[in-house]
Amino acid sequence: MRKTILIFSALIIALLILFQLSKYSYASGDTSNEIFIAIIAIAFFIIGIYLNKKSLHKKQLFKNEIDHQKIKDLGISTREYEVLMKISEGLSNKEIADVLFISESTIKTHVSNILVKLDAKRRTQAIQKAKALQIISF
Amino acid sequence: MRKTILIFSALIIALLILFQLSKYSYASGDTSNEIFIAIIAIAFFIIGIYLNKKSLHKKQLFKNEIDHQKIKDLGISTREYEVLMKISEGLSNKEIADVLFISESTIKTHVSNILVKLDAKRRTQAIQKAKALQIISF
DNA sequence: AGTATTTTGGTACTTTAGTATGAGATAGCC
DNA sequence: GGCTATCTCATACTAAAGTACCAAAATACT
Repeated sequence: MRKTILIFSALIIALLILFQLSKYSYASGDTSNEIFIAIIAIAFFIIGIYLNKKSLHKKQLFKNEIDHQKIKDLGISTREYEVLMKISEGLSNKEIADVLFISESTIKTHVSNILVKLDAKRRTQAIQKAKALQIISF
Repeated sequence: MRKTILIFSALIIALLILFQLSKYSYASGDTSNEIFIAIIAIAFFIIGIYLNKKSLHKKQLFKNEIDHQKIKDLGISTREYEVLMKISEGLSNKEIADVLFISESTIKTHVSNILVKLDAKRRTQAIQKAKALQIISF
């Protein structure tokens, strides 16, 4: 936001300077006028592309960001969220138990709780729902 | 963000108009030139934004587009691919059987073949791998 | 028309996933 | 200390998922 204001301010200043220059060149002779117009056109074209790319890039980042608030709202705990991510990576309960150094029984408990909180019947559906809710990234 | 850009654009236009008015008051000379330049600048600015948006949109589509060639390379048949998509939507074998109007046995056969072709041990891993290979979109 | 591939379906079996229930351990909060 | 939430683990069970092997159709290919 602050950056955008700065960029536009600089743009206005540049415009004013160019205006002054055009006045000088117009007084001396009007052969450089077409070149001047071309430069303005190209400059603004590039500025337009640059600004648009920046704004779209930011938008894109926002889209793929995970919604931590929603995780809290759903009552998903830290440990449950860890398990949820492992599920989305395609790991089995046993494998998740191994990487988290806890028993498979505990994983099953976590998975069951996750399924209830996400209103899913299967782990594959949990993956789908978690993605739709922007709780996990992909 | 977009609002800010619009506001500043309007500001620039207002500035240019003021410029013209001030020039009129000084001496009624040739003033249509500056207006012309301003219009060119704004026009190219808008064109720049428009073109950039188009190209980025296409890029985005390409990124999320499914790689049909890779599906063929992996030897995944049409029916198997249909099943794969249903799996990624979180459906069970029985549910997939119902929506495709075939028996659950057939679905199991398809799923087994998919797992072999994707080198996955579970359907969740198949989802993960299919995503990584850009075979399915999300 | 005849071969190749795909699609379909079955049985029998093993493995994994998920449910229900209970309960001990830990940590933060008032 | 007592309360609450989280994390942990277990048993016993049911339900799904997945494997292996087979085989009849429907399609595709040339």
